[in-house]
Amino acid sequence: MKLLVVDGNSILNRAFYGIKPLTTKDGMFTNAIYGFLTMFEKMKADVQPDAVAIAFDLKAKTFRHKMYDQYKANRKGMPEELHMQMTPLKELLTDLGYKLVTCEGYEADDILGTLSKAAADSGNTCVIATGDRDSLQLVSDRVAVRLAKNLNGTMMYTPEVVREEYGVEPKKLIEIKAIQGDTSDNIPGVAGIGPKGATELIQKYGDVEYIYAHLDELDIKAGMKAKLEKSKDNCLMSRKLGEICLTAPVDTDLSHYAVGEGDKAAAARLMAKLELFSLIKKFDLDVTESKTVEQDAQRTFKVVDADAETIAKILSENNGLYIQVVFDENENPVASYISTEEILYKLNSIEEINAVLNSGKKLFTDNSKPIFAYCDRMGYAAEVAFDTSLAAYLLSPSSSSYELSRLCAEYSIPLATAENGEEGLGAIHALPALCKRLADDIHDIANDKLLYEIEIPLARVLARMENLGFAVDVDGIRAYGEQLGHEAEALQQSIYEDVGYEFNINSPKQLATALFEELNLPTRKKTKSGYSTNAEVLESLLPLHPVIQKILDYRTVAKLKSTYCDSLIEKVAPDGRIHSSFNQTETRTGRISSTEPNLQNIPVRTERGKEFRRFFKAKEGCVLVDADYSQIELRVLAHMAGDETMRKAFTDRIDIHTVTASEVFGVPVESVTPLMRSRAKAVNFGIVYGIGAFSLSKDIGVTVREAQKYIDKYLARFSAIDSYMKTTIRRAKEDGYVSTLEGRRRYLPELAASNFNTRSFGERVARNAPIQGTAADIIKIAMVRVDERLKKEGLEARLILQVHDELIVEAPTFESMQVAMLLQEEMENAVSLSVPLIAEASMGETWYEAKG
DNA sequence: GGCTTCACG
DNA sequence: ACGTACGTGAAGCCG
Repeated sequence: MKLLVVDGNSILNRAFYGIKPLTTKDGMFTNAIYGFLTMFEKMKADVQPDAVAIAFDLKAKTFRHKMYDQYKANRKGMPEELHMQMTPLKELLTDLGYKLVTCEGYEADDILGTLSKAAADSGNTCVIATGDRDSLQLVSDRVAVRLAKNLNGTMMYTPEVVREEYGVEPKKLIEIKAIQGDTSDNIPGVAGIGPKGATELIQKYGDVEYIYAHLDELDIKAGMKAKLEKSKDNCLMSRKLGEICLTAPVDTDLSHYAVGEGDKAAAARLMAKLELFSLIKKFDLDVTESKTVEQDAQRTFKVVDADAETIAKILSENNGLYIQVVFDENENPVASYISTEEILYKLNSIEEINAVLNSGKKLFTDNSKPIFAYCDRMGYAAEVAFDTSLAAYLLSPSSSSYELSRLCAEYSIPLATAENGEEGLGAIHALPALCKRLADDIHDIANDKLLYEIEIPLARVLARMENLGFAVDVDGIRAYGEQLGHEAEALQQSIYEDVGYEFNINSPKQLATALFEELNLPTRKKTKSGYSTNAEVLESLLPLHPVIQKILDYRTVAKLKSTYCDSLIEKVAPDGRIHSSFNQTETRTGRISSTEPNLQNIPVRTERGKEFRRFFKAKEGCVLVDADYSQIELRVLAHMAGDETMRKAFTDRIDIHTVTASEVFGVPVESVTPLMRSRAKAVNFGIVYGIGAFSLSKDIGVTVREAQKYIDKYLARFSAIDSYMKTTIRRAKEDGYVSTLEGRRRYLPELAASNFNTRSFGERVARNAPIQGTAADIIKIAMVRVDERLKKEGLEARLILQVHDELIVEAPTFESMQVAMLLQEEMENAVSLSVPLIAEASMGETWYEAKG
């Protein structure tokens, strides 16, 4: 029989400090719970135990004064963010069927010792899982320690491994520690002797008791002898302190720790409440068990297969329909459900579904975009009144999924059961309740306009853009790809010659070996798994070897070919167009994202990359009208911060980077040189991102001191920006979130973290999110209005792509002037700021020609 | 599936 | 003393 003993506090600590903050919507920290259970699952899989015991320290503090207790807790005890996770974690472990072990007056260590000894003594084996090296003294033939080094790395210590690493038997580790000491555990040891000396002494003489008993006779150098003599009391005390107790009064009957049934449903419910949905899967719990906080077994609903007659009745009796439509991979409907209080109607035929979708009823649904897309293709006028995924996204934009059943669990919507016993229908039946709840929450945070006037109408626009797609010249791409392929091959051969052997240039690891070992070039920086070979590193090596330029070129060419030729060609539909997917609930700032393929990162910065845009074209008889905002983020910043200098620059239509340079470098606008302007431009970017002197210096190639000077000068000259940023962070810390102009929120649990880096990250996000998010709000409004205007003016032109600050419309050539005007007008007037918004439109046959 | 690299705003 | 700008998606490597 094999017993797994987990050092609960130690693993929990590793989890807490190793995983970035994770919270529920209402601010409950869950990262330690998540990390603990993930690591726990991994250890169970590795160890395959027959029984499991999880040991925790009992915090038995009995200070008389509450004040002092608090003082201690804040100063030394675990941070509140961790402490609040203890109780739910223990509850989860119990619910999952595991035995927790605590013991008054004993530490978790002592429980590990006692249980591992009990296992060994009874002829069984034991694995101790911990993050703490103290337990290594317990290693024996029958006891192994699985040490967590970091989040994913662990090391199994057997007696051989301990001997290998420490040069002594596991039992002797206490002796070494008694001499060496351990400041973190307040074990003094012998002053002046470190790990090396301590190990030598123990290897030679066995233990401290023997050393002190024979100190005079032993062949030890005088200096060391004196040190030993002087710290004798400390050392003997350390010997006692370091020894783990093997006789804690806990149940040592191993059968007591067999994994029990627990209460899986309770575990699943608690995980759902903590919004840890991936754990539900990981622990193989039944999703249906998690779907409600109070499983409402009494309440039931009928499931009715709807026929034409029933549907006619539903349509005549309801103005709004709570509906889910299930689509196949070609985005055609295969089934649909309409939910009412007592009945869940099931629509199985396409005719029935069409009848409902073409009825003009207001739809309350869980995912509107595919419905809009289908209706657009069918020529139905769909009207969506509510979309749970969009509402939930606004309520919590950092979630990973907005799937219906998850939302029901997260928002504690009670689920009834189907009368016919059919599984998995509870969530769809609960759609009306969920909609009401989300609508209330949206109203509470004043996001009504965002949801009903921006996101839901935008879903229709995006659906149309997906349907339309972007026409491409496949043969052009293919030919360009072949050309790039030849270039890559030539570069590859030349690189092999320079290095002296053939290897995979695409493997950063093999490339590092070639550069830093074979060619002996200097290393610059490290990554988690070796030396970095990124473009920045390679550029610094350019003067040192001719192969570097070739590698850089190879990388560029290989990237262009694989990402933008080969895979793009695969994405061209039979209609000769590329239909990207636009995701509306993916980014934490409110931007949309584009996938399969991503059309928002088609190259533009280099000439060779930009060539690609020649293959994105307008269809016969059409042109592309492209309009982009000029410095929308800086204009948003100027407006939000109310900085007069910056506002004036925009109002007077003076180049903002030149004005910035003039302020930062203290010269008149006319005297700003191109270098000054380009540096000022970098400073402006940095301000939006939450600037740091180090990164700015790297970006523009000046010293950190110099960069800091620019930043200081900037914040002094644009003092309203300085105070705006400070106020934003202060308020974010109070509220727990930041908001955009339209009230879009982003929650920032990172700001409450005790870890400096994590907190700093939170502060940078607090500075950036309102700006990036407001710009996203603005272009979304513009998209909805452009779409409406095109329809209203009876134009054939249609939006086909958005790239964050840029809109692309495919327009019949004769409409192009009207469309360009309309685009610019709607983009510039989407919102009214205290600075002008500028959008510039241009047009052409291809994206290359249409852009600027 | 995580990591590295690199394309975009 | 800390590590080093915000937001994405995709390809390729490797354990």
